[in-house]
Order: sequence, then structure tokens, then C-alpha cells
Amino acid sequence: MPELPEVETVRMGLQRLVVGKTLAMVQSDTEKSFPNAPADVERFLKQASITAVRRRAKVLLIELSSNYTLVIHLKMTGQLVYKDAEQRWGAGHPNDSLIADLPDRSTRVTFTFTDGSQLFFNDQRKFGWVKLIPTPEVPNIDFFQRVGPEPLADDFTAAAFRQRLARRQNTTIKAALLDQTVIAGVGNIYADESLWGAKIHPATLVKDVSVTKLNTLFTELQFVLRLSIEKGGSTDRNYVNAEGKRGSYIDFARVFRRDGQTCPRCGEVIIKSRVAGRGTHTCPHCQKAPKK
DNA sequence: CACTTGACCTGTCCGC
DNA sequence: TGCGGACAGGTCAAGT
Repeated sequence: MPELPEVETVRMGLQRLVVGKTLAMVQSDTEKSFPNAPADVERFLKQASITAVRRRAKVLLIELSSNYTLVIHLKMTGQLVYKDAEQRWGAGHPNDSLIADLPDRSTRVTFTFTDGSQLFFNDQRKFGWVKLIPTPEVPNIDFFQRVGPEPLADDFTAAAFRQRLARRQNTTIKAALLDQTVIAGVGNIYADESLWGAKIHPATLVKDVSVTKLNTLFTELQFVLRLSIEKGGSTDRNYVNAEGKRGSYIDFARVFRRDGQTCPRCGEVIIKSRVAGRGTHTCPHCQKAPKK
């Protein structure tokens, strides 16, 4: 799923819904989903309260008063959904939820709070995980040591963006955008959308993209990420926010999942191909393929 | 070393 | 309708 805008949307929801709540019970159905859970995870987490919910790249960080942090990666199909003690969604019953009831067969971990409300970690494909890490050690996690800067950080500039990309001169611009050590949080949707915005073909080698185009790409990337956060993210298949609601960015997408439809800029038919091992959507008129 | 490909899982969709 | 294969928002290990 979940790229930066989706994880940020979940973060904002959890911030509002669970901060200040105290854990009473934790159940995990597979070792894979919560690999380092203590044998007595329930007792370990009991009476810890949630002090903050943060995000770095596509990773969620739920900080606890016990000086531990629940580090969560949703990967492709993970969801974190909250229901109150009466089993109502966070903001009443949304009519646009993908979820009928919880727990369901994709539920991997269930957190129950002292007020009877619950937080469900669902993950159909079991790629996602929850880990319990001492808060001071979180920055030392290998991934956080290697991950690139946040693309929406106040101090992240076009020059810094170009500098990060320059680390991958001989790879395609799409592969570079998807590389989390270059820039944090970009996935397949926003890579395709921003490259269309900057009129760059995804298979172009980084070294062959002009400074002008890279500057435009920087602007377009920030634009699509911000627009998507505003729209609550993209629901392509499974994604829902902390209240079980879909996001609506996909309605505003210009190329992603729009193969066979017309380019909103020039009217040419959008095509789907494969770049960097991923399904890739482009306008053949606006984004000229590089000659090999 | 830099870069690309397969594996991890389950579910869905498409063509025969 | 049934069945096989390809594919799905991410990341890492293993390959070239």
C-alpha cells in the first residue's frame, strides 16, 4: 500500500484517536506479524499508554510511556484500524469503508485499550510487521540509518533532491525515486504521477535528466504528495485510514491505473509498461522514451 | 561496488 | 465455471 501520504494519513488519524489511551491486552495471530513480541507480550505492554504517533518514511512509530516504541510497517496490504468500545469506527460509521467488521481473517495483531476500544493491525499478504523496540534504539535501526530525507521536510530543497538522485546516476529515474535510501516515502503511485507531471519518461537514466527537469520533478513530487495527503491517500485496493475509510487521491490521478484512458494534458492514450520491475503508467506523447 | 531480479504471501482478475 | 498464470501500493537477499 501505503506510501508516504497513506502512512501519514493513518498517523494523523491515530494521533487523534489513540494518544493517551492505555493498553490492556495484545493478541497476535502469527509470529511473522509481530516477530519480536516478548513471550508475555500482553504483560509487557499492559498499562503502557500511548504518548505520540510519528512517521518516518513509510514506517509508523507508536511511542509508549514505558519507553518502548511499536515500530510498524504496513508494506503492501497492511491496515491499522481503530474501533471504539461499542465497535464503532473512529468517526461514526463511514459509508465508504472496505471493512465490514473486525477482527476479520486478515487481522494479525489486536491491541485492546483499558476503555474497551481496539486497534487492529490487518494484513492480507503478511508482508507487514509490528516490532517492539526501546525508544532510544529506534534511530539505530538499520533502515533508519540508511533511509533518505523526507521529501516534504521544510529544509529539503530542489538542490538537495538533485544531490540525492546523483547517487544513482546509471539507474533509471523511476528506480532512483523508489529507492528509499535516496528519498524516503515514494512508491509506485507517486513515482508515476510525479514523472508524468515533469514530462520525464520513467526509464530515462538519471544522468540523462536535465537540471531543469529535475527541478520540475522536485516540484511535482511535492505537489502530488501534498495533494494526496489532502485527499486522504490513494485506495487502489486495500488501503484504508485509521477509521476504516478509503482515500480519494486515485480519483485525481493523471496516469496511475489509467492505462487505456486519455492523458489529461494532451489527449493521447495512456499506456502501461514495466520499468524498474514495476507496472508503470505513462503518456507516450508527453513522456518520450529514451533511445537505448 | 552498482544495479537488477526473485522471494516473501494472499487474493483477484484475465484468458483459454 | 474451472484452472493456470500474471499481477498487486514494499523491501531485502541473492544474483549478475
